[in-house]
Amino acid sequence: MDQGRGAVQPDPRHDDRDDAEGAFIAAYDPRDYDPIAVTVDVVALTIRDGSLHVLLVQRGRPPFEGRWALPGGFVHSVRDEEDLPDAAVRELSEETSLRLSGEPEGSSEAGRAAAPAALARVHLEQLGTYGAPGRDPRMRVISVAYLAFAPELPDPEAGTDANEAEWVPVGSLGLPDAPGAGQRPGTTRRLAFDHARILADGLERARSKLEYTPLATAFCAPEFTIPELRAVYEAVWDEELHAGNFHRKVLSVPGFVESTGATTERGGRRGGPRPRLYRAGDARLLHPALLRPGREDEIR
Amino acid sequence: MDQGRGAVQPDPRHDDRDDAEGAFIAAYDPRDYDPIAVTVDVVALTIRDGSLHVLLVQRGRPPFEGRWALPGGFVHSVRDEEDLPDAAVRELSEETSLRLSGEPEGSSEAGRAAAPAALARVHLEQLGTYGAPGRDPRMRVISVAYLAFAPELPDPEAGTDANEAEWVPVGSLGLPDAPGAGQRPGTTRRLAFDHARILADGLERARSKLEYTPLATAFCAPEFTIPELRAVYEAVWDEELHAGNFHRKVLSVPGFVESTGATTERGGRRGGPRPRLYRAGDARLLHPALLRPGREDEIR
DNA sequence: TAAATAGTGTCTTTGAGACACTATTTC
DNA sequence: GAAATAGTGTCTCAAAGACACTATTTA
Repeated sequence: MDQGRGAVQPDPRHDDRDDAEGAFIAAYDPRDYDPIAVTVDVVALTIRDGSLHVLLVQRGRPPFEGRWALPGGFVHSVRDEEDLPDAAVRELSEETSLRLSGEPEGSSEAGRAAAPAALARVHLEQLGTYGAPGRDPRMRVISVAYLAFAPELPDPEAGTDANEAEWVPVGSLGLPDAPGAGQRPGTTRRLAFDHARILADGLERARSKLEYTPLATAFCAPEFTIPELRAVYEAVWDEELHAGNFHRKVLSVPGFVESTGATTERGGRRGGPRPRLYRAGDARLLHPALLRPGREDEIR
Repeated sequence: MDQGRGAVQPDPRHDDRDDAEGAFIAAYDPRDYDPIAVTVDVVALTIRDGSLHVLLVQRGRPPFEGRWALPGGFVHSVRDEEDLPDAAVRELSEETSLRLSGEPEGSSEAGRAAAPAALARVHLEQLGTYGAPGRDPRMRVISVAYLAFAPELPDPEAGTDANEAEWVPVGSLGLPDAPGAGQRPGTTRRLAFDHARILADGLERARSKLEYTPLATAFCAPEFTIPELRAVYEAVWDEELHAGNFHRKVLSVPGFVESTGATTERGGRRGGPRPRLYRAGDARLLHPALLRPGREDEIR
């Protein structure tokens, strides 16, 4: 352990430390720690046209100029000290025209954080940190990846450092374990850095989270129908679900959804009765969980 | 996104990048990224005397001198570029006398990694990253936390920067949601930095992992009995489990354990037949899972 | 011999999934 | 009217948990 070495910029906001802080300032040696660039990258997912999309930006600068990448960038620490989830929200709005007002609420700092904004209620949680030497050709960069679930949002506009920003169907990316994997690999848009791995990890996290949390509602409007919720599960899991059993199951899980008493104005575009409207309930975990069907093989 | 700025130390190991790498070197501006110190901290868990213990070190330097903390320290990036899991293993062995030879195997970089060494087979996985401004009074420090599951190990010796290193029962720490919470809070050993939060997150992760992965076997010797495995669950969950039902359940999950055909030499110290010996099976997920009993309340 | 424990049998309840069916809406 | 969909009823099978019971070992 060498967190005990050196002192620079003692932070006046820190109010839970021992005294005798001044003593070790003299012992500070900058070579004792290695400065490393820290970035955040965001896997932002949404449902469009019934399939799962991820927000990608086309890089406007080297390295990987012209290649597509996850939105992200360096964490600010000198000019303004920002928290990691704040940096993720900032990058998400900087890179695109998406405005995500409202501050993230986080119980556990490394855990989930939700941004219940006026316009967009986006769920944000930490995905993992990627720091292998060589993952950035320029220098040692450690990237803290965040995962965002968003309801359907407008088309993004490119940010300052990106040529373009776009919602891209994840099935078109030819990822190893992606829901829509298995199509012509020639069409594959190869992502910059190790972003294909980060995206794959984010997708697996999203699929898993839908099993035991009510986060599928984060992909929906504030009021939604059970069939809309089912479409979210089908898009993320890339599985067709039995409408009747899904309906009964959702209503049987305490706190998953609560009824508004209303129905939609119109039935489905190809017929059918008008479905009822629901809001997200107060459950934080689904009990019992909604398990993905047919995973007996992926277990070994 | 500003990962497109600047270039320093282009890494020759990186073989999957665009050409025209030279062009942007001239555009490098060190002020475009903010150097941040990166540390790793390890929540190392083991079972001793039937209860869950965590490895703590007593800090030998300010800040928080004399306080207990998770083992950890700065990631090396200048003198030798090390990967994050390597840094976690190094800190774990540096801080204590524990020798963890063998290199971590990791499928997903941000995911789990196991160190199947000769002496100690330790499971290592990334827990999360903690980077709030002010969490270290000296400077901006971002800590990547790792979670380790170890079988019973010898008492550690203190490392260079620590006064002491010790396996501490987690129940004695008075954590908000710890298994052994609820005892006199005056005895609480307050941890340095935000390590109480990191430890609490690690404990919750461990409890959850035991539900749907076979990682309880990582706390056991290579050959173990079902009652020993049950003791692991009882220690981590702080719940008494029904011996008969647990036994049948473990054997019914495909790939959880496999029989060695042998039994122990002696029965329990207070009587009973000699239990059979098992090895860890080849399952990576438990299906169906072993769910913690009585969690209906923690769901909202 | 008494007490403790390993391991199995059995019953009940819950839940998942297959299937059928009715009612409602759109084209 | 035809087709599609929302929502419910019902049946079967798997699994969790409660409880009982036997066999084996230690003190």
